[in-house]
Amino acid sequence: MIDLKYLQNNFDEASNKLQKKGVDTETLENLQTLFTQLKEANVALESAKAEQNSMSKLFGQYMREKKDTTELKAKVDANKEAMIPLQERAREAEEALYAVALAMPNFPDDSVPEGADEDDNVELRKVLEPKTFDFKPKEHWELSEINGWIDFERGVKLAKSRFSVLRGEASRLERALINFFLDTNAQKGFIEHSVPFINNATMLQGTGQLPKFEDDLFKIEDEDLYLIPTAEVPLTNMYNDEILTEKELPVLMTGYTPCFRKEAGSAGRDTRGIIRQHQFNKVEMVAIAHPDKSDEVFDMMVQNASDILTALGLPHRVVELCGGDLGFSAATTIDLEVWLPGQNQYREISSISNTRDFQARRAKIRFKDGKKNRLVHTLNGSALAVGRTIVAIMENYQNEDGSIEIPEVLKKYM
RNA sequence: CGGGAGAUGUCAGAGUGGUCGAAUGUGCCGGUCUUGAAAACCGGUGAGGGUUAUACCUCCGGGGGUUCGAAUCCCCCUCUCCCGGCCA
Repeated sequence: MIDLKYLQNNFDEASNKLQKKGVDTETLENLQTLFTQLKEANVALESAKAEQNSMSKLFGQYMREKKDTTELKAKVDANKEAMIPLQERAREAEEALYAVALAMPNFPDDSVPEGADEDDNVELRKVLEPKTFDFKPKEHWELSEINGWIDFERGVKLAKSRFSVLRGEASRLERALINFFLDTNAQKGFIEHSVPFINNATMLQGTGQLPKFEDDLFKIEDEDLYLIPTAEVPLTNMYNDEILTEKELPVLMTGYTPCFRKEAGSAGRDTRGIIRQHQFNKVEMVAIAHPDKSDEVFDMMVQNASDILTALGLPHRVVELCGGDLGFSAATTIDLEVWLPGQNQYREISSISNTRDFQARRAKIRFKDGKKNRLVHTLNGSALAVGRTIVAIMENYQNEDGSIEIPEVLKKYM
């Protein structure tokens, strides 16, 4: 959630920032009004409560002194009656405010480039040259057919469309990649975690998936539980409603989980192959950082993900997202896009974001800064998406006959 | 899933209708003493909102109720522990 006090005191500045994310001034003015209304409603209610409390105290005193309470009782009853509409008003004001505030995206950093969509993203650098093939490289689903790696039909039979089954070497490759990623992250100081794949609504709200993106989630029937769309949710919320000590920071976590997404709204996109599935595996990095040091942590995370791709010999580029392409919770995001020779294009394989204090405010994650509590910064990033790495290895390591080499660093894992 | 017990501050643990945001111990921070440390002694020490700062409001697992007044009484839920069932 954005800082409503900041919005109130620096409205024009805040409005300019959010324009990058496509939020119009009117919506923000509404939010500001709702905030003011809540404060007014609370002031009225609280002073009525204060009066009620002091009269109740007096009541106790009268009882002890055996004084007559009839008159006081009448006053206190009247005040109680008068409080009912004030309570109602405050409750409504709060509800109205949070309905809007929780749906408001994070402020992008000032450094984020202007732009409407992914075409306006800025390429920062390329790492490794794509190798040239002396034959026409195939797409991964063609290679899958030759090698019997991915069973699309039976995945659909078992669940529904956009589910698949990995078989034999492909499944072993997946397992090897997960281990390779976790080990590499651990070497950089990320502590491995094995977390629940189902989280409750409070946690999903903490990281920003709820209430706005409920349609993208698989919900457990009759329970307050959802399949996680990313390990960012359980890992970040490890510290939900907690106060850390300064010396605990930064907390660096990594974990492997499957991720479940309804992919609502992406009908017709990437229907072929395993680029976009309802269930996919991912190894995630999450950092809980001191607000003054989150930029360093961010750079380290980007570098780590890039190094993993380099170690696998996968050409990729580093891209800074423009305002219009930034996710809901992110203040700044860098994507790593891996080269896919079969598709002849770069495709996202990792996305690393600094959400600043946006998630921390929602999830109430703070640390002791001297005497005061201060919101931490939370960061997350893939290192890496497993399914897409398999695709990248298939396409980059293919031979003319359709056979696939295994990258050197993975051999000890297989 | 069935039976029993419980949920209070860092932790342990009092508190069963008002003077309780909460005894006491412990931990932590600061001080005195000491060459230094320990011990002893003194002081401080939960969170959120609000205020220039005070006032003031809220929080004793969560939600609702009774009452002028609830940590304390009533109802529902969640969680934890013990016993049994089932089970990787």
